[in-house]
Amino acid sequence: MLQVAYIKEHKGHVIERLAIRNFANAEAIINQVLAIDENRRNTQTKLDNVLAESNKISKEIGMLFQSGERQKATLLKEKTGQLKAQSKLLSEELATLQEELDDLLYQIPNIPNVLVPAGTTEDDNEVVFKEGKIPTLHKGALPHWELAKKYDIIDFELGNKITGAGFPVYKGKGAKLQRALINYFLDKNTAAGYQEVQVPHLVNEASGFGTGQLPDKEGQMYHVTGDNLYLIPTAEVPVTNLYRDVLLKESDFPVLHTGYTPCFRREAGSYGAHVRGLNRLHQFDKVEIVRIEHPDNSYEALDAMVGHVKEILRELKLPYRILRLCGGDIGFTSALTYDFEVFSTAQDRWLEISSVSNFETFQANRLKLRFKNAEGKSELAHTLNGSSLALPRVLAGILENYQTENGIKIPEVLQKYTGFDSID
RNA sequence: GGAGAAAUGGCAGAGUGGUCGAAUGCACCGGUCUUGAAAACCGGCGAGGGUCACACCUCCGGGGGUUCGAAUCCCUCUUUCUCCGCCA
Repeated sequence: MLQVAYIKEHKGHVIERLAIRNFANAEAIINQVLAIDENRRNTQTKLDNVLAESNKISKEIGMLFQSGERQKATLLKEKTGQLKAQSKLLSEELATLQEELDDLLYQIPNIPNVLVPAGTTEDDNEVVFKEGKIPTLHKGALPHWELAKKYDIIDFELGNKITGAGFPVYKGKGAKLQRALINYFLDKNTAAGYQEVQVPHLVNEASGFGTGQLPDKEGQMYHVTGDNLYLIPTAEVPVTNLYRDVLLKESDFPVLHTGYTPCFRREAGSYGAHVRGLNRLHQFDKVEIVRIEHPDNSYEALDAMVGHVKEILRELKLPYRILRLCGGDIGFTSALTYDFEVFSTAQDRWLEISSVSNFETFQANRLKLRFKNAEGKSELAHTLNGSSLALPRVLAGILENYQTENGIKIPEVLQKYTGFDSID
């Protein structure tokens, strides 16, 4: 959520930048925000004055009672009725205005960073980096869902029986390989200074609100109605919310966390080859990195996160590329996002395996995540997060790129985690 | 799940209807003293709104109510603790 004060001071810039996102009616909404905010402040001032007056009278009554002048006090009491009615009216008005203001602010996405390219679809994303050799596969190489069946390491049918489509069952070396990846990722992240955390997989409304999934995107989350909780779509939600309503000291920066969680996504509406196998699931595992940074350092931090994910993919020897998401594809809450895609050789397409973003103060504003700056004033911190990494597609990438006629090789860095060097 | 107790500033902890945004201690920041440090002493020290700055307003777990006036009384929700039950 953007700050009204910021919108007020940088109105032109905000409208101009939001155009990059093809955000309709930006100017109209911004004007409306500013108008309501002014109204809100005026109403607040009026209310404050009424309250000040009645506070004053109350104190006088108190003093009169203490000095035994009961009659005078009773007289004064009568004066307060009108003030009460006024303050009730004004505070109702204020609450309505605040609600209207919030409703508008929830609709406004984050302001894209200057690096964000214009564009409308994923085709307009900018490829900023590419690395790794795309292997030449043997004749008759298979897509991962066929390999999964051939070597009996992932069972999609069983998952259908137990739950439904999009909930695979990993078996034997498939399960081991996945666990190995989780441990490897966590170890890499920990070595890079990210403190490991284990967090709840169900969150309350306030948490969903803090990171921006609520109020508008509840459709992407599974809702446990009996207890009004949501299954997390990503570890970002519980991990970032660890810092909801927190006032940090400058010396607390940087805050670095990593966590492994399953992720649950409803993702209605997709079908076909693009959702085959592990390409898109309702439940998948992911290791996440989260940072909370001083505003001056957040872009440096973003680069560091990108560098970190690069290193992991390099070690896994997977061909990948990095995209800078365009205005039409970048997430609602993000100011700048880099997507990592691994090349799925057997499917001949790129699969998104990581998304690294700087949210600047957009989440912090909702989270009330602040720090005391050098002048001793409270200032919103910057939040960032990234996947390092999303498991299923990394798994798909490994299965497909490492397949041979005699089986699937295990990337060297993983062998000490799996305890085997091939699946056959 | 049942019964009882509790929730106050970074922490501990007073405050049960009136100049209480809140005593006191610790922590923290600044100063005096000291070669330096510690100790001692002096001063400062919650958050949000509002203002050029003041004033002023709001906040004592959340929400609602009683009252001229609520940290204090009432209702409700949440959380924590103790006892019982159940359980990995």
